[in-house]
Amino acid sequence: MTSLRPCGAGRGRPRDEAREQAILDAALELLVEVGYERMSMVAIAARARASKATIYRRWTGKDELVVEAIRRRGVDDIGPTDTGSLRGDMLDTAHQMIDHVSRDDAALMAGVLLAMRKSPDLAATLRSQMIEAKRCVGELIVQRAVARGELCSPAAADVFNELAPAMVFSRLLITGEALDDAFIEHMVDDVLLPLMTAVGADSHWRRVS
Amino acid sequence: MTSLRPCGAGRGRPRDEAREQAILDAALELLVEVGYERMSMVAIAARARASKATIYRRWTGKDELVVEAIRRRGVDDIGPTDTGSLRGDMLDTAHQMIDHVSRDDAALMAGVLLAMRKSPDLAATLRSQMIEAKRCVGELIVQRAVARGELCSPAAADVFNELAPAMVFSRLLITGEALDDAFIEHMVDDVLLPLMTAVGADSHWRRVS
DNA sequence: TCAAAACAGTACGGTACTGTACCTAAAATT
DNA sequence: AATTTTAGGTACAGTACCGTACTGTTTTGA
Repeated sequence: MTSLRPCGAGRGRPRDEAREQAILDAALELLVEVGYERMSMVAIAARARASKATIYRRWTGKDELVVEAIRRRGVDDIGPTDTGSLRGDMLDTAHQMIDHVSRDDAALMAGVLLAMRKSPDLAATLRSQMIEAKRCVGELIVQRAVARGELCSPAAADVFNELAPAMVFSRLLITGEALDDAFIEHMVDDVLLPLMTAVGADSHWRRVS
Repeated sequence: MTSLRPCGAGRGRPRDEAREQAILDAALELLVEVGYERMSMVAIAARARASKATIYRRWTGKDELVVEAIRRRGVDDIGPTDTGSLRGDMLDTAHQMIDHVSRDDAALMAGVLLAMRKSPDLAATLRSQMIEAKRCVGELIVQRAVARGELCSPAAADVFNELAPAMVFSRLLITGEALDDAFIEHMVDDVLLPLMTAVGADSHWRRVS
């Protein structure tokens, strides 16, 4: 998918992999800083100390470049530390989510949300990177809690995976409220824990997942 | 705030209020369709059947025009019908929220989310229009439920006002999942009702509100 | 040694938008 | 009637960007 490699067996000077990475890095930085629309190819080239020709030799345009930049960004691996309790694990995970999300993803999301509405390719890549890749986190936390003997609703992992990102993104993108400790405790104690440790009323969780 | 009115007492031809409204309408339509960045003044003028001069006579630039367009858009008044039960009221309200939100607000949000990060003026206007204006809805629903004798946590209104928009926007903007009946029932039965009818664990709700 | 490809740099035409400046017509006040 | 301001329409310079096409220069394989 790195695209546009000529079929030739490698006659002349080979492509410099470092240039490719520099361009992708520059694209990602600019995407975060100014957003998809305002990001220009000249700016990417300048930041990567590359020429436009070097960019267009690899990708056909901005869309393709951005998709690959996001795709290769690598998943933000959140490794929730085992704190000894479900509540502690969730507080820790929430902290990690927020630390990571505020650094990059918020601006990135805002920058490409509009582009997502036009380019399904970009939307799919971004969603897979940011959402699905994080689904394992909820499962891990719940698994530990069950092993510990803490009471957990069978849909507890789904509760976490659906509500935690929703609440964080809502604050971050929409209301603009602070993502401080008070919010994290509020989220964990008033929303997540009550739902995850409840026994009944989880009829739809499996269906909707 | 309609701006730029000349101080003169009304000597020559008066401004046509209808032109102003046409321009604001056109701006809002285009904002929804193509987003803030891609929306051009020429396009606004063309759609409003106005000349650019007529626009620049009233507003200094795109920013000011968009802020006023959103400000004057009027609040989307959701009037939750009294269905006889808290659950029914919430299902109905959620339906109304989604009907209204998918028509305009999602694209509008996506269109201006990035601009919000640059223009605090725009951000404040938009937030006040879309979020704070809807806060009375939760209060009304809970008020009715209490009057009916249905058990409600003291923070029930806050639960509704925080979680319902967060879950809807998350689906709409981030995950892109369907906002169908299954989702609404899931939200009401698995999240909102359990939290709103619970008795304890609402320590933070008042603080954070 | 020589051809081939990649490289940074740059120039180019084409396109699109911005904000201003005009034009003529229309609508109001004095 | 004369004046003033709005109105739609259009032309204009200035700017920015895109994607291509050219410079030499460098790095490889044949």
